[in-house]
Amino acid sequence: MKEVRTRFAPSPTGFLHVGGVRTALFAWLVARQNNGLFILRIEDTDQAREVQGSADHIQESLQWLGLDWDRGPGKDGDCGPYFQSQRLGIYKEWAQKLVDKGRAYADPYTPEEVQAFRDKAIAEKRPFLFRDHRPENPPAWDGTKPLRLMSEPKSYEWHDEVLGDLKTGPEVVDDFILMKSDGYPTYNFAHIVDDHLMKITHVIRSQEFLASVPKYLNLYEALEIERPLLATAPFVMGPDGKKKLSKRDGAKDILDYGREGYLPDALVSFMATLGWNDGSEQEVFTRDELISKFKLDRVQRSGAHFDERRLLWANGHFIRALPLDVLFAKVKDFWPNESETYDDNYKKRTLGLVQERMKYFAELPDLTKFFFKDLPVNPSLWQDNKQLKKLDPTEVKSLLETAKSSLEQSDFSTDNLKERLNTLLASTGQKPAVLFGLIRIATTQSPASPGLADTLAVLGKEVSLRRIDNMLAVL
RNA sequence: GGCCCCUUCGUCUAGCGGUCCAGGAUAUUGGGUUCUCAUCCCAAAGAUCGCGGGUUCGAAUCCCGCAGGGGUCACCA
Repeated sequence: MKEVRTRFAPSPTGFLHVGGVRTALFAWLVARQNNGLFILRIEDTDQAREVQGSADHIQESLQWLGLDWDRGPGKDGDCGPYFQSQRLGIYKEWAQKLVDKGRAYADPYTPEEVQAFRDKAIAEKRPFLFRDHRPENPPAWDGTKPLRLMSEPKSYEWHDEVLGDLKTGPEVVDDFILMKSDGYPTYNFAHIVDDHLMKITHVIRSQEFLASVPKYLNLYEALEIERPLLATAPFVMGPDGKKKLSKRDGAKDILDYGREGYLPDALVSFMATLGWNDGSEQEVFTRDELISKFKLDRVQRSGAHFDERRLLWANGHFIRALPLDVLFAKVKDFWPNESETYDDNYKKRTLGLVQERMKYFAELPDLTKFFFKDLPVNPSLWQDNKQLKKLDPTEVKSLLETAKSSLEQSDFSTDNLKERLNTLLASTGQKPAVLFGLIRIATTQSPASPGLADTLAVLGKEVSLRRIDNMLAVL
């Protein structure tokens, strides 16, 4: 059987966002599940739009997600180089083949003249076709004029791995530009040549290219090369709009998710299920599950809105599933500054308490800050508390003093603390909401914390009692 | 405007002629887990399956129209 090869072919015009990365993920999954090759090719044929550093940025993004490539920058092999700007000779050679066969010709018009043709077509509400203006005696192609395909308009029927059987009439096949006047190929030409030379078996790309497929089919024939399987991924759409996700309306750099403490596995599972499912009720997938279960023909045909709340849920799910030691290693850059003086064991204990509360790592400082420093006493915490505001200040004070004297006798093990808190509940006759709420506020100066006994056990006797005293001082 | 793609709860989706007066997840709301937040569990609410015709004993599912949305018609990818 033929070796499966897929590719991701971004142009280095900026960062990668969820929309683009999902297409890469689909291609990567197809390669991995077939023990094939995943190739990264940088399509830098537009010098004007190229953004410095973005090729590196794109590679970093894929690496962070764990979408490793077998051929591409830094991974030589049988079909490099992998920057199109380093393959100009190849395109020229293939272009010349078409010229020699009479299947390509130099475009003699100025851009202004072509634009005039186009304007006329638009004014007449017709689609613009360059082949209506094919010159009778085109000049020889010397590389300074655009080179166009001499198309052979005809109807096409083809199969798309996602969309099924498709067909169009000859009206969409046109003499598109193969080589620009700056000597660079167009995407339309370069990707066909490269996919062929790199032996790509599955071309997986997003919807905006669908309308161009008949042109590509025409070019495959002109070049006399076999066409690969074609698959069209639907758009990932913005959260509210009807348009595809774009940098303009706030799509985030995929690396920002890393910076905020999202897990690559969560992103991968989430992106895969944005437009794909295995037909079961499974909502979350490991990487290996995706590799074995992913099928192009189960990819959704319609676009899917990108809802970050669902990603948030998925990320929390993956965080909770992590063994504590693994999670601990992953959050090492997210601790609050005050934690520096604390040892790993202490940090690990606090992490264990907030693990199920954390949706992404950037929340860690907020969730844990009171474990590392005394927060200023904040009267509004008990004055505005639903339960505690019913008590008058002297009651609050005496209740806290009672609690303190009991806790003073505790060894601050979780078990002992639980026992004492229960005893206090009975002896004071207070509801847990009142008593526990008060002790929580005194010891954390925060409206919310992990379970009280657990929290006190981690804080320890000295810190807990000190904080209670701090609060008593202002009551 | 031509051509092409799409259309099930707010969102992601299951569904491929009967078991669907449409299932799951998320989000929302309520309840439970001795307290808060979270987790977990339970429950509620939420889709006249874009609309109209057909075919059929029976249609979200098949056929035909229509509408709406999107893409494309670049020396951008």
